[in-house]
Amino acid sequence: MALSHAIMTALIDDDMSGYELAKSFDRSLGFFWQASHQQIYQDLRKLSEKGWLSKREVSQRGKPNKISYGLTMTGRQAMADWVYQTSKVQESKDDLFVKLYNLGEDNVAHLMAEIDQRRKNMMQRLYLYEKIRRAHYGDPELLPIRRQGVYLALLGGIRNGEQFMQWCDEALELLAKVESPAQ
Amino acid sequence: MALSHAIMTALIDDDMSGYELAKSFDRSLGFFWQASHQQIYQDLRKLSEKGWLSKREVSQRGKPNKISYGLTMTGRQAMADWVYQTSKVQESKDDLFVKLYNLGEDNVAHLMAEIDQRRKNMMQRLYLYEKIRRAHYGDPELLPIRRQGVYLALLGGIRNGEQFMQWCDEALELLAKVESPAQ
DNA sequence: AAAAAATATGCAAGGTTTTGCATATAAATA
DNA sequence: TATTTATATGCAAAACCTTGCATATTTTTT
Repeated sequence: MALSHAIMTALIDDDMSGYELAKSFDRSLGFFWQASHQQIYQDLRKLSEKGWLSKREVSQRGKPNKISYGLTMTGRQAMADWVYQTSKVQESKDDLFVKLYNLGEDNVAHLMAEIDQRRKNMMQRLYLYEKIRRAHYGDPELLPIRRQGVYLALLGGIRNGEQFMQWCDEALELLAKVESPAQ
Repeated sequence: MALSHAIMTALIDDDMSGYELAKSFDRSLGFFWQASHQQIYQDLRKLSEKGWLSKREVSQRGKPNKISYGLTMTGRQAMADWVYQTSKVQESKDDLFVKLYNLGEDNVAHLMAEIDQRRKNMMQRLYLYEKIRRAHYGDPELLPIRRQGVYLALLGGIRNGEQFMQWCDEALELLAKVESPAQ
């Protein structure tokens, strides 16, 4: 159910087509909820059948026509209700940690490389987060309330990213000793 | 596919039944990969059909018989191969952050309560992590290599938890100002 | 003594997600 | 000019996960 809510959240301010949603999920909200275009298109159909979204075909020049979706009153109400439902505690799922349970002399180099790659990816992500923060969330207390919520999500991403990079460093340090032990 | 690998990882040292696996997933490995008993039983069947696990019925006194599963040579090889496969980057999915995008005057109190609850849950989790750490991972460099991997996963959980609690505090602080603005 | 919890496994149905394919136009690049 | 990239949507099958039910025994609690 939660992808539906992420989609509807993305439509709070602006109507969007499935294609536009899929792209916007690569930025902003997609930092906290990811989905492929197939998932999005399927969900959009279900949500408009349910009456939570309205659709409207938009003619375009030089591009294929698109179908733009927007929240209905029912949809907005459903979102308002959803926020009050206590969501079950988050399960984290990460291959990397399961792989670490399989650490051995043979694969330590590979795991170090994988951690290093994750670190690089996270650094890029953090760079993007900080750019967004500087551009739009300089003084969070002055923002309208909903934007403050978005800011807190962004801050969560930033804090989490910083922590992950620190962990990568600690892990690489320990694994380096494992790989070539100093006598 | 990754649940299979988590299950097989749990079976590296000891054979286990589905029931025992489900319980051990509530501790240790389950911190990084969660699964219900139905999922586990279904996966165990598939994995033994594939030849990655062997099964053996164990008679017990005072309890129903159990079916104990263990890694086959093929299974161990499949795991060794899997560690070398670069896993795709982790997608985070968290309702709470999506909900924050819907922050408003009406639901700020509820969201604060939800964050507070998450903070409490995480504190308990951290307490457990630290207990395990003190009991089994006092001096990580002296551990056998595979245990060092497990330690790093645990450390990841600890660092992540500490960071999350800090974020909760920051979030609650900002939201408190939103709820009752000081003039 | 009765009820609940722990041990132990599983089916069936439904829902969600992934993977692979398919289509079509226009702009940009090689 | 031919290929690739971007725009735009979707079907179908398979894989995976969740929910609800079902069973059976023993130990613990009320």
